[in-house]
Amino acid sequence: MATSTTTPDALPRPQRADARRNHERLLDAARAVFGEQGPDAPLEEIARRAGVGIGTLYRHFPTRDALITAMFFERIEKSRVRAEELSATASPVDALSTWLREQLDEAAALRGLGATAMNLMLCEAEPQACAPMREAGAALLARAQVVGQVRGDTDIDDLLHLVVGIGLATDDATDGPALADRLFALMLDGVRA
Amino acid sequence: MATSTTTPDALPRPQRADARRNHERLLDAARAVFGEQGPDAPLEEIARRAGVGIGTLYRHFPTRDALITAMFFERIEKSRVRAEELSATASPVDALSTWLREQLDEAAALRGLGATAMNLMLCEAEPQACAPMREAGAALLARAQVVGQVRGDTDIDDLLHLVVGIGLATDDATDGPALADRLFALMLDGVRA
DNA sequence: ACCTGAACACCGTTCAAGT
DNA sequence: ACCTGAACACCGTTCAAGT
Repeated sequence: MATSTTTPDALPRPQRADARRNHERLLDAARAVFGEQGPDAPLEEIARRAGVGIGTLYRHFPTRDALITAMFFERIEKSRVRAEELSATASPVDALSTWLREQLDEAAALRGLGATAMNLMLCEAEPQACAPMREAGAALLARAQVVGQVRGDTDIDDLLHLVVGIGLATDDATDGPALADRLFALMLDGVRA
Repeated sequence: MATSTTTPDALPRPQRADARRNHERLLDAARAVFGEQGPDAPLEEIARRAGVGIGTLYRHFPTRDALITAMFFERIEKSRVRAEELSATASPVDALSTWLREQLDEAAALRGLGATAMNLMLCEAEPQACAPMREAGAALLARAQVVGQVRGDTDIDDLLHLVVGIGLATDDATDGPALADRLFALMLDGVRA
């Protein structure tokens, strides 16, 4: 919508060119290392892989959560755009269920990032940063409610919590994906008007 | 049912009296410390509070998870007994939904124990130890399905996963309990025939 | 058979010195 | 303004010595 910065940022953007480059490198390294070793991976390993000193990592991201939060920001914009796409191309209830289903898959992909990432998805820790995604989802839900296909006494927070809950609970199940499918179907049955 | 040992035990029971006493003391201390400080509490603090050396803690419980698992064993027996009570005193669908609701509350209480405890509740890590609870729940579900009040294409694993998922996702929500209530109601709607 | 705690290793975090 | 890495602190884990 706006022509200004599209990425909300909790931390101030670095000023100097080398600092900005380090910022990016740290995020890339974090993605790689968290992906390989899980959310408790040594921060030193991330700094090493980014080719900077550990002190630099701390300067850019004062906590482990700050680093994970920053990684999450891109996802938000992607989700918002996707919701608008679906809104234009699919029926109200299909758009909503497809979008929710994709959020479930995203949650599974964030698996490695643990509780912090899940909380971000639920818009609790960083409400203003996460707002675009939340509002895009709320619009899809409202559309489905207006045509009477989804019950009116449910809000987008309910649905996102259920989606994240399904993602968390089926995470390390023996047959996680199939189980997640069944639970998601159950959820949709409960939500339909 | 059986008159033999009622507590399934992954570790061999200690032989000597002092060792058994230490075993109990460690469990008591673990409950206290985990309750106060969360699942990442220093194991040394638990040993200290139990009045034993850190080496003794490791001898009894070789991993943090082993300690949490042992704490969980009591809960299993409680859940089984409760299911039998409800089976005798409530209508099929009431018994099932009350039991599930209580499992949700238990999950919230296990909050402090993190992912390990949740997995135990889902009977994945220690299937044979968790079986009594699982089977008791399955019996309640079957009863409700026989009278046609709950859809037949759902099993107890689905329901326990949803319950745990709701517990996890509403854990640190601003208004966790109220949100959990709504999600639980949504789940029941999806499950009813 | 069981207990103890010192010893070692690893990682998080800070901060003085540098560019 | 930003970077570096040595230094410190904390905690997990093992194991030789003890009862």
